[in-house]
Amino acid sequence: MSTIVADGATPGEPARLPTIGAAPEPGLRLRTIPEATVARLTTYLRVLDRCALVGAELRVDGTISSDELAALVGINPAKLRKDLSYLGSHGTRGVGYDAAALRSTLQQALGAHETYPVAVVGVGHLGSALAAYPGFPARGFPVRALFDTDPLKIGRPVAGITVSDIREAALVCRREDVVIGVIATPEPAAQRVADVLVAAGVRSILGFAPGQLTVPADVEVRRVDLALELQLLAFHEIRRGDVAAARQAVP
Amino acid sequence: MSTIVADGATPGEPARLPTIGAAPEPGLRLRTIPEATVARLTTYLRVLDRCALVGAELRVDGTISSDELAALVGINPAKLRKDLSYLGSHGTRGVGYDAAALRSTLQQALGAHETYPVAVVGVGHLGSALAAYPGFPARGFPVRALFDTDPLKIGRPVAGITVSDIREAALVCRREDVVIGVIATPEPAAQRVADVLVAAGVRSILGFAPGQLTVPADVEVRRVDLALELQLLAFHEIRRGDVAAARQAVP
DNA sequence: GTGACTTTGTGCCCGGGTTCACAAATGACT
DNA sequence: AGTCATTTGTGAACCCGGGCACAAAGTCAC
Ligand SMILES: NC(=O)c1ccc[n+]([C@@H]2O[C@H](COP(=O)([O-])OP(=O)(O)OC[C@H]3O[C@@H](n4cnc5c(N)ncnc54)[C@H](O)[C@@H]3O)[C@@H](O)[C@H]2O)c1
Ligand SMILES: NC(=O)c1ccc[n+]([C@@H]2O[C@H](COP(=O)([O-])OP(=O)(O)OC[C@H]3O[C@@H](n4cnc5c(N)ncnc54)[C@H](O)[C@@H]3O)[C@@H](O)[C@H]2O)c1
Repeated sequence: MSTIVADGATPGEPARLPTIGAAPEPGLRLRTIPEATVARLTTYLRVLDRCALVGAELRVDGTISSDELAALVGINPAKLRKDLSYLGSHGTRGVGYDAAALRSTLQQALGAHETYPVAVVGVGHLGSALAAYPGFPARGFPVRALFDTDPLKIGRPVAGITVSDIREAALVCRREDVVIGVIATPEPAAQRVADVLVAAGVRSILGFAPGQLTVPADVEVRRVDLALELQLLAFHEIRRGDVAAARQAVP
Repeated sequence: MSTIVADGATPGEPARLPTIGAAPEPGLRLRTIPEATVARLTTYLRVLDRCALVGAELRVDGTISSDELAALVGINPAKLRKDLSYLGSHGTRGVGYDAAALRSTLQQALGAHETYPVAVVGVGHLGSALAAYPGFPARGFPVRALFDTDPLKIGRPVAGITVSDIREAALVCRREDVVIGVIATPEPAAQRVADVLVAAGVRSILGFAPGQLTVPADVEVRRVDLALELQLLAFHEIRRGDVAAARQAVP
């Protein structure tokens, strides 16, 4: 089985959602939407959701122009139109987009009408916070299973969900239709947990532990490295200092 | 005052660490390191740290080749060399890099020898987890201040730090030399908190609340949007399903 | 010292993402 | 009906990061 290593890249990954398998298979042509575009599409949908909820911010006839929507999400209007064009033409020239129709299109394209059951492994500080976060189920990601190895935690309820033994992962994941696995264990356990999740049929993993994860090629891994985020901010801080020093040195 | 909007981009941001100010200022030439490179540099440093700690995995003469280091971090050797070349030439052709010297160079370049005091605003589920995370101080990011508006939390210790009233942010941040602010409040409060942090002199912000933040141009904002990460995984799941369906439909 | 081997540093190309700018389409107004 | 203002959709140029491949440079063996 060929394996890939989850690249530790948080920003600037080239990934363009290639056909999952190896060869591009000449016969079937799935439209390939850049990952950056997918990310923005979700923000468009969120803004439209909020508009629909509040009722404000869109015209009486229920349309919204690319300029208006772009301003709301803080983005270039041309980029927005190009993003939307990946889904086909759904706007009316001279008018704009029908907000309700656009919302529906985005929901369809992003699969926002479905739910994706999530399992969180490692019910520590971070795992508990994730389990209790209401924003996940609100967006279609209900946490349906919690796993740990700590006997003191197994069997106890956290955020309304009983913590299961990690050894029952395969059983519980299949029973709860878990589609996405979140790894919130200490780093040394992360690889083992990933293996367990993969064996349980989970093919999408979100990892919080630093370090690499090696998984089969058909498993998608995303990593969130908070210490790295701070490091990048710190680097900016240094640069800023350098700039200030240089400014002062060369008047 | 010119303001910028923190782009909601998690992946694929073009950001190339431009000179912070407006004009590139012809006189002073700061070497511009791509953000993606900075991110990888930190992982190189981590791996070197671990090697130095364990003592293993590097040769007896204390050198390591780009191929070896690249394999350890799971990355293309050429990319690694190019990354390192941004810091100047520090390797010896025919031999490799002196591990200790490289580590020192990376520490210097990334400012890893300094500490960057952090303040966390919003001591809820997520904020408490962040405050208790030992990985932050271990990497030079001690959490020195916690802020909240909840009277039940103010004055109480969390992870050894007494929670302060957000109204004392300016005072406490200056006293504790806070350089980085982390926003872990509900979304509606995020913008106000950002304003408070900026007023307190914080110019680097890590935000967990969805939605945009508007800040002055000299303030650096990074956003972590966990729901977006799940959404991107879900999109892959859809694509996978589509591929499978298409495969089945076109035999 | 010389030759063979190893490894770095980097020029070059490629593919993807962002942006501009404009033609096409549509509705409103006369 | 015709004209004009408005807005979409997209071709094309530009920029940036990734990866290949090779010359330069240095080491080691003899
Ligand atoms: N807490 C944070 O704010 C934070 C920030 C950045 C990164 N992280 C990363 O997130 C991960 C979790 O952090 P945390 O602070 O929640 O840690 P934690 O120590 O509070 O919790 C870890 C949990 O994982 C469980 N666990 C250990 N091995 C396991 C295994 N093999 N299978 C299942 N469960 C197992 C432990 O019993 C514990 O409940 C770590 O890798 C950490 O580096 C956390
Ligand atoms: N918990 C998670 O796993 C998770 C996941 C993704 C995103 N987030 C985001 O992180 C943020 C925090 O999430 P949480 O689960 O910790 O929320 P929470 O409700 O548990 O905690 C929020 C805390 O912020 C405090 N607060 C409210 N207004 C404030 C203000 N103006 N100034 C200072 N403090 C204030 C509250 O008193 C509370 O203690 C939210 O924006 C949420 O969307 C959280």
